[in-house]
Amino acid sequence: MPSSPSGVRLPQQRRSRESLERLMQAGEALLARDGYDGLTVAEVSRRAKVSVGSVYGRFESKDALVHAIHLRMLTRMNDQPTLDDEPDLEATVRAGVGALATVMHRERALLRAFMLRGPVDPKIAEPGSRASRAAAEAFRQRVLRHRDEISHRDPEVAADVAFRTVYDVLARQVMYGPTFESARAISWDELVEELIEVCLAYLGADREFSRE
Amino acid sequence: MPSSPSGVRLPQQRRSRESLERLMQAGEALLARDGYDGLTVAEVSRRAKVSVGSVYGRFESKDALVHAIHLRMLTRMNDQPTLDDEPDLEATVRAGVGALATVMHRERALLRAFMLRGPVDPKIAEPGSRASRAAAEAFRQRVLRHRDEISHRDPEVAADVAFRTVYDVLARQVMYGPTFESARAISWDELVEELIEVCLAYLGADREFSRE
Amino acid sequence: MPSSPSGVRLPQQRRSRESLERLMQAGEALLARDGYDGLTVAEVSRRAKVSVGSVYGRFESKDALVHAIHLRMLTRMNDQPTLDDEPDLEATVRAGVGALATVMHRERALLRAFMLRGPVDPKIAEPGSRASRAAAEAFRQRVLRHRDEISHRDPEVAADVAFRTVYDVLARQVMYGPTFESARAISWDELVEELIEVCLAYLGADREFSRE
Amino acid sequence: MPSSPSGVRLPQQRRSRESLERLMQAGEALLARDGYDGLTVAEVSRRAKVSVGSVYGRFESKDALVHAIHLRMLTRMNDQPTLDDEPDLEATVRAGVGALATVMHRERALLRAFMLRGPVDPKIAEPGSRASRAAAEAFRQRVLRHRDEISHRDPEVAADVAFRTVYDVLARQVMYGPTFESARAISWDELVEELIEVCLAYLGADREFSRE
DNA sequence: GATGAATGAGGCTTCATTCAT
DNA sequence: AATGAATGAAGCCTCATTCAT
Repeated sequence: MPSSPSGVRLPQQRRSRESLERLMQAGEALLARDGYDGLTVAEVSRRAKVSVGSVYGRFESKDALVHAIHLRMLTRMNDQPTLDDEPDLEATVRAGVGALATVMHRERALLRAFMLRGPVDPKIAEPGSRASRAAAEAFRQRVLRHRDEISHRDPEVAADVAFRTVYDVLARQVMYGPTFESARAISWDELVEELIEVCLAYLGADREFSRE
Repeated sequence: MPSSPSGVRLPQQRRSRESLERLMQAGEALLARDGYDGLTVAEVSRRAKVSVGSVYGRFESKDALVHAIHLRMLTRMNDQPTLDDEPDLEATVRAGVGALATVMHRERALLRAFMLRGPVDPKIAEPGSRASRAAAEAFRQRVLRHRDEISHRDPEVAADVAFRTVYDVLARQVMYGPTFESARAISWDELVEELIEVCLAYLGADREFSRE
Repeated sequence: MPSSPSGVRLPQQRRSRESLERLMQAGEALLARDGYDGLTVAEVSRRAKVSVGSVYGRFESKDALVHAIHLRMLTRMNDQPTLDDEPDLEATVRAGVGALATVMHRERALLRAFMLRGPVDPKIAEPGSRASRAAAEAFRQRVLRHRDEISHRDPEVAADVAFRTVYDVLARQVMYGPTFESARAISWDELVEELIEVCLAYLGADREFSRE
Repeated sequence: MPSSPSGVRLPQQRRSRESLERLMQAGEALLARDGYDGLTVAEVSRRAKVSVGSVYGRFESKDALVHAIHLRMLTRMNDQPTLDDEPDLEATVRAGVGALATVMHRERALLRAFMLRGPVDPKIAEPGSRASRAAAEAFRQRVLRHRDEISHRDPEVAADVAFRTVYDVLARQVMYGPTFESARAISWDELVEELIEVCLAYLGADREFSRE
């Protein structure tokens, strides 16, 4: 009866793996549509066509299921080819922001549920934070390879704030949609483009030529 | 029994007004400390020394109470002297960001609860959004008065994105604290300062002199 | 909202007191008939004609209800006139054993449930033990007033063992009935009479005359 | 599938016998430590390294397993050399009480679980009672061989009550430990000695010489 | 036969809302 | 109007037993 510290019991047999998969799918669907409170064990069990008891055969608790879905999402989000080294700051920022945006957009429905749950459940907040910090660190390092293009007084701070800015704006979009804080509609892609602009301007790249 | 569309029944007597005030205070305290799920009608009634029945005499439902508290917070946040016209873009941005930051910081505990609730409850999201949009519009207008200092290709877009950036980063801090997305600690004031920097750089102010 | 450390919320109003009484009665009936496991909150609520929620309005938990019933039973058992001083050892033993037997017999149905629950629930065991120890001490003191009639080498030990013997045999009868350990039927009264005999003989009273 | 009325399916193969043995051991350990409610089929199966399905291959139900363990314990308790005839009443009582005490003390952990279960489950109570009655009868017969030493008005009753007394006091110790009904600590051996004393005094042996 | 995943009835508890006083 | 007791739907979880492999 293998029981990992994460509260998930790993299945041995094919049928098991399939119903485990159905459970996680059903859980994801409910989380994406109705958020944490919308995921009830009874409803997951119904949708996955798996008895309540079986849910508890797989997961120690409702929260263990939620955490498992969370970790799987984080894994998916991390599961992308490492970026090549980029020739200059602009390319670096463009690649970094683009990658982050793509991933967050893809997972936006689930991400939303977890971002709302994080402040209540440390078991959600912690790995989420860790993943984000790792991304922040990676971004910082790549950006600082072009330190000579940065005119900000403190490049370390600038790289950090630049990442936060991008992350926070995208996260906010994910949670509240595009017209919450401002009535002016802005598409996801457009926003991403502007965030790149924001970063570059802030970091201090000399890009007069690209303006008009 | 008079019942406004907002779900609040307006009190006539002094005693009534006082107990309504106590209810809102108690509700605020609970929301600030424990979030939406931590506010139970029983606990509010206990703290406010008002019977459960009377809570329902004042408010149609638990949510009506929460909405009333929300509106009051929004009112408080809006209740600040209109900014004078500022001489240049930097002063404008500085004043705008500063004002927003001050207000959000002051109300951070409550704000957090409502920001987490908004995505679930449209009755929270809508007035919150409206207030934010008003702030966005005000910021835009003030900034665009110095349109000549803006080098961004599309000043309208730039002003909007600048506002979003500031708002979203601050909102995220309020919700998750300073070290969620990046391990590097950054103080609120420092962050505000950098956000001003971000805006100015992005809008395109020619501020080479202030850098080194 | 008064909540005593015992987990009972004391009622203020008449209707409340009545339904609290119905709850305890229903609980007693279930405990007496079906033991601890037979008392379910749903069934108590049904019998007492009180909603499930109301049960929890009175008692913190199912166990708090059980503990309240227990304490009430202990109180009832203790609620008897203090014995007068008796002229000799025989009268003392007779009075003490008789009183204990009467009370245990009266409460036998409930007592049985609690005796079976004690080893599992310290909150039952502790007050039960305390009550029994008090009875033991009282018996000991009364008996030792006639120390000169005791021929046992150590009267303190003898008084203690005498009490245990009476208590344990009666308790066993209460729990298992009269024909568990021996097939020979023996009535409660007969048994009590013999227990008195046992005590007197063991303590060492010189009672040859009463034999044949 | 052969199924005896006792609910046990007798194993044919060696491997089967071994796993059945492991089941009973595991069950005993759980009963001894956690009582009836602490024995879950899942836990027994885990400890015995036998699948849940196989448990049901051997036993009709959880209770059938418990009953089998019970019967085995009773067998073990009975599995002692018949006592020789003793020369006098004192020796007889001493031998009888001693033997009973030894056996009960040896099995005290399991005995406790079954004694708590008996009042709920007749399938436990009945064989337990039968065993006890047999012991009572044996004790009675041996004691009555020394009827001339008994001064009690009715030796049959006296022998019966003496046995009950010993059995009940020891049983109570097994179930609740030495300090439940009286705060005065008394060791098992000391208690046994006193019980012998109690019996002899009650039966009426003329033992003045042994007192002081 | 053996395995262990699957089943689902049944237990406890919470809390927004209603209602008798 | 005010009080707070009463209501009951709904949620989580356990575990004896069954069943597909």
